[in-house]
Amino acid sequence: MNIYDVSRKAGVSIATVSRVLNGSPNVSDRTRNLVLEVMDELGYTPNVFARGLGLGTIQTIGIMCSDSSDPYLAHAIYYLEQGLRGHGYDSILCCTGNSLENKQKYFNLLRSKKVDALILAGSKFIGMKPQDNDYIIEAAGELPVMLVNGFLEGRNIYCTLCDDRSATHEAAGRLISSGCRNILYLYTSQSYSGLGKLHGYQDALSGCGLPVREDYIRQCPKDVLAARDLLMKLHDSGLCFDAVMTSDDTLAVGAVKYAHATKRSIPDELSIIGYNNSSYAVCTDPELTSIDSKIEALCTTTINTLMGVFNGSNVPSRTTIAADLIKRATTKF
Amino acid sequence: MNIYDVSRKAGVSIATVSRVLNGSPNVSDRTRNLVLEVMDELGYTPNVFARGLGLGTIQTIGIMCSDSSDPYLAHAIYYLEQGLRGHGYDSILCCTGNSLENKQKYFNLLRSKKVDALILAGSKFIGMKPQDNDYIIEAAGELPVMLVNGFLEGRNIYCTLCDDRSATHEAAGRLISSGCRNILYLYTSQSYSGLGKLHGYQDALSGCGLPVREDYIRQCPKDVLAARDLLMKLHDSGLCFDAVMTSDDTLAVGAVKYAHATKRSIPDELSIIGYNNSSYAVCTDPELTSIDSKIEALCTTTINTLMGVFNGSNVPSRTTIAADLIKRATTKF
DNA sequence: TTATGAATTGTAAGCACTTACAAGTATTTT
DNA sequence: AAAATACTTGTAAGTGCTTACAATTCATAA
Repeated sequence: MNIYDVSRKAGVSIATVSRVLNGSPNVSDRTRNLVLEVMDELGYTPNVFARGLGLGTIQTIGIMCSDSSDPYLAHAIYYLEQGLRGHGYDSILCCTGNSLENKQKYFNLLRSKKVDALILAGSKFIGMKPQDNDYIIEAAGELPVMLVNGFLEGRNIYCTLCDDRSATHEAAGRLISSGCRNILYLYTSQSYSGLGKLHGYQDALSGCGLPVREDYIRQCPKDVLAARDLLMKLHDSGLCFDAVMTSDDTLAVGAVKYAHATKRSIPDELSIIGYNNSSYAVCTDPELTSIDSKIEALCTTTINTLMGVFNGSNVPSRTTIAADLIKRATTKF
Repeated sequence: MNIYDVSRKAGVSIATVSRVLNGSPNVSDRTRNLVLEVMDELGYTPNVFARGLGLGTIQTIGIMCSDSSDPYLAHAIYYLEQGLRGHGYDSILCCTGNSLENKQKYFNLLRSKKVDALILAGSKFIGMKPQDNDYIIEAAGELPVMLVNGFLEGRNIYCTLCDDRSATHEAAGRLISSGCRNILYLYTSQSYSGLGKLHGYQDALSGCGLPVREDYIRQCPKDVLAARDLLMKLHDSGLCFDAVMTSDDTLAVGAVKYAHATKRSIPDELSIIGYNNSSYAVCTDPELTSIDSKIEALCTTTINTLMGVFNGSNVPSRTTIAADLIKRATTKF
């Protein structure tokens, strides 16, 4: 079943069939309808490969992420996939882990599949060492590269970012206003967005004349129990803190567990603020105050920008979206 | 840059280049190496579309799931994607929601992309009404269909299942042995695996001579707060229960919150068992006893079976994997 | 050395589509 | 009614690869 079958049955040439397939205006309504009918009757579907060969590309976008099972990225993938499909694009997903080698390998793979653009989801995608990002710059030489919650400057690179820095700035400010003086900051990784969050926290402290102490800023694996244990250790070591801010809800859940274990009351003795406003936020008692990083908005904006790029609109290479502070019960405000 | 460039530079015919591309044995080592070198020098990557046109297919598998942001499915997708890639296959992901219309539409889309097989992830994929599954039977007429944690009989349909029934049977039995007599069962949906879980629970009760009471079996949206609220309502209505089993950890977290809200102690006054042993399980205090449904094993088995189908091995159309009861702190045993 | 078969390589015909260009038809203008 | 123009349609040449079959080369046995 191919284009010839349709053309034969409709009594037209394959060129005409191809034209209606591609929505060309150079077909009379009569023939168009005729061909459409025949296609329907025959249940004809054009062969993607032949189409791709002829057109040099097919409507698909490559999505790369470090780990699709991470809740944050899982949501991103969901919104991206749905959004792209809404615009008539398919997506190919590649999970790279954090290995640079994989990233390059999968980039080549996607390139060989002639994807029309690359979407890199998650701040983990941008390495801290500039040379780790060379492959992205290189990729951008061939096709548009969209970063979801990551930042990198370069031609043909478009970033959609959450204003993490303002968000943690505001959140920390609220903690301070509500009486907290020793705010611990826990983060999972040194990504671009991770740094932004940290800076916001630091901004707030120095803005209020509080000292920014290195031992109040701690890295921790993205794991509930690891966070709890780290806090227990800090507690035992005599460090005083009356609030914990985290770069991820996972760590904040660990903080709640720490408070339970040490019988510190939340929020009276310990305030806690998470990040991402994920489904973890309502799992704890009391429920987590958390910063909503607007993943859905990030994804839809990314896709809109991409569509803009495709049809030659003048789109900004960088869009920032404001985060929301979702107040629940682990803070006094 | 195409196969002609390579053939010209290597001084061989395009057929020879194609042969080394496809690992044909009918090439002398000398020429093979020569061609390989030239390819490398030129940075040549074969055109997927031309390849697909010639071969009629390309190494890709269609994955369908209802919602890739669901943690359980997100993990499934991760393991499937990684596993397939390990066997040299790409995947195309389609999230269908629960609309039958979407399922059919996306099936057609995947078919038009000439995928080599279809993997349907999640028990939600199998409708309770037989006619809702017709499209799967139809799909299986054209290509192998793999069900991950779903069951449907039919030619060319292969199921990998978790033995949910035995798992809940054992778990409920443990609860009974530990003194529970009024075990509530909360489930999210009436899927095949959902029914299996429920039956295991019922098996255990009747096996121990306990009555199976309809009002102890409740459906609840997959949502922490909805579960908590349902339990509060049941509590207020005077229903007595000393244990809660759920078809998903989400609901079990809600049960923990219910216990906190009503100051019932866990596990002394209330035992709780979740399902899936997800990351939620360690979020609560105390941590959830949960049934591990072995999603990774399910996925790798699915892929191994599929590879078996591809190379004509005699593979079972149904594989069952035993679940694990992970004991934590919400049960007395 | 020559015949024989095996191993290697090349030629050319697909695969199913797109599209530039040519050709044909309908419509408008003069 | 003829000429000019616009609209439709068809022809045929790509697009880059695979592979059956033919041709060539090579190694082995007679």
